[in-house]
Amino acid sequence: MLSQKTRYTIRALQHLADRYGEGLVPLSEIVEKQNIPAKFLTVILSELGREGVVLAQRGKDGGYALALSPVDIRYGDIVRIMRGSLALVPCASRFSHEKCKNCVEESNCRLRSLMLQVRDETAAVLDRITLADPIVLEPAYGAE
Amino acid sequence: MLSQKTRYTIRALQHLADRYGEGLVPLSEIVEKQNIPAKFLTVILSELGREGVVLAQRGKDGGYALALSPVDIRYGDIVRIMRGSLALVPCASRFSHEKCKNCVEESNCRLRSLMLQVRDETAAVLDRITLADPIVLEPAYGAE
DNA sequence: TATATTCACTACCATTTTAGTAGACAATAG
DNA sequence: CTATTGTCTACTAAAATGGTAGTGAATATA
Repeated sequence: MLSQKTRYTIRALQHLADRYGEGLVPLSEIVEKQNIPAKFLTVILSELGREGVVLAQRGKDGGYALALSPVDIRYGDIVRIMRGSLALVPCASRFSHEKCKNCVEESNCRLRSLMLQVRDETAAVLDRITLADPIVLEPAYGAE
Repeated sequence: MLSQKTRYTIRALQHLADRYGEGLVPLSEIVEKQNIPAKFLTVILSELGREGVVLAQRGKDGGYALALSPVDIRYGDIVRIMRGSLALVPCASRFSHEKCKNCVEESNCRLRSLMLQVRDETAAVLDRITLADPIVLEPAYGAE
């Protein structure tokens, strides 16, 4: 599962992408429209600032904006920044590989081989789509 | 990420699948070959017993065996049993849908639409492969 | 320059989840 | 009747999660 923090991050960045080119967006607007706890969002946006994904300006009329064009921010990148990896097990990460603890020899681990496939399919989706891409909305669960 | 418990579960079931048709496999064998803490594995296997995935016999020469043919146990099923869902967010589960907390309206949530795509790709991999299928091993990380 | 506004950063905290362990009990074979 | 092997409930330590508090720093404007 993605953590709540990662979910907030993605929704906040989507919001900033929608406002891209329109100047600075204050925290309060994102908080209201995206239903994210204000203090927590400052933590998130500061972190994204340090990562170079958003830029911020303090003071009156300050706020946030994307530091890159939405077309240059892939969903996969966002997840990697927040979670470290797209993979479901540490040993199946292609960018930040780690040994799983208490596992069998890696070259002999079928779980790993399988999870590499899952990772690659996940990457195929998340690295193909950027914050600039329109996303076709699915109907809500339970809708006719 | 999959929890350590889920990883142990999958490796234990793979082990039992390899021994399918060869009678009962004692806990100690799985513990040794799969490098899983013994007590923890009893917890896991008991749970799988209650789920109807393995059957067990106590006493001398007792042990565990798959309750179903390996061909009838998909990796997706295992993950669903242990984790509840294949999805990366609660609202993107197809079998055990739940609302995400502090989210926007579901019919308007682009994160959800995207994560449904990821879930479906994940399911395409994990529900296609069963414990009976051979898995092509990937070379270990760092191998030439 | 004083003040209100807005973001930055560190530290802290409560709760939940995770990864086990302990220990008593039940079944079975010999 | 005793060794062996699984069952089950309860417990625990450590880590991760989801925040909040509070202080400080930059900026616009009156």
